[in-house]
Amino acid sequence: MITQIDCTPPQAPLAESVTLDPEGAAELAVGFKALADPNRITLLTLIAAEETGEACVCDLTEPLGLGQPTVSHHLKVLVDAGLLIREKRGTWSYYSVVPGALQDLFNSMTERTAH
Amino acid sequence: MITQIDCTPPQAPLAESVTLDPEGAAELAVGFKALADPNRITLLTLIAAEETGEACVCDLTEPLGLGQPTVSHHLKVLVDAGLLIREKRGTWSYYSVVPGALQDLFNSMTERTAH
DNA sequence: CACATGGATTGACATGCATCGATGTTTCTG
DNA sequence: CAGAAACATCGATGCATGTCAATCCATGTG
Repeated sequence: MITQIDCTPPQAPLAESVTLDPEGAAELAVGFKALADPNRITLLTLIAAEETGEACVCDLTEPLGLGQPTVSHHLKVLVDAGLLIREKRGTWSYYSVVPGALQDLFNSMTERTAH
Repeated sequence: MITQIDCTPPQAPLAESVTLDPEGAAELAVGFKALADPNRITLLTLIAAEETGEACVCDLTEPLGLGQPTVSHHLKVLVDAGLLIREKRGTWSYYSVVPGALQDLFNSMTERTAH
């Protein structure tokens, strides 16, 4: 078995191409689209406020005033965006915030608009 | 003339209320909704990349491959979100990035998720 | 004044999305 | 094994949104 980890990007991106990069823009838009909903923002703050750092769906439906399927849907959007991770233990699904995900997203955007 | 500047908030918000604040969450969502589109992200980067710091609509339609009304619409969304300002000089409308707007948005979100 | 140009607005259309009720799936318990 | 509980998924529905063509408005120019 050969374990090969390539840490160097295959090609250094040109600084010019940052301003007009459809792929990168689309990728950023996916992240911001996940944040473009008041209930999902509240979900992130609720989970982050937990002492254990995680919360199950049943803890989140009541403070949001939404049905369980809707909350489950929003959580899936946040997971797909890489902002949350889901860990299933027994009957419950525990959601927790991915440590640097938000900062990475914000930094990528700030990089593009700086200069 | 009496110039009165009140720097103290009328009421110190409770730290608890940050986790479940529908108004604040909605306000943040408006900002992120403006960023939840690849073309609007590209618009921000294009304007930020201008040496003069501003650009008119006619400069932006071609690199985006969109019609003038569509670009005008996206720019309005960004202006309404407080991320851009419009200054009309003669026949042209010049758009420029509001200096600290992005950082303020990101900081407000980071504040809420940093328990 | 007549015309051209840059841009905003309107209306129409298609797509996307938030929400809910109903149902399926998994896991625990008696 | 039967039932309950927690959660995910599906289908439907109503509303929001991205896009364009057409039009209107403002400004500069002959």
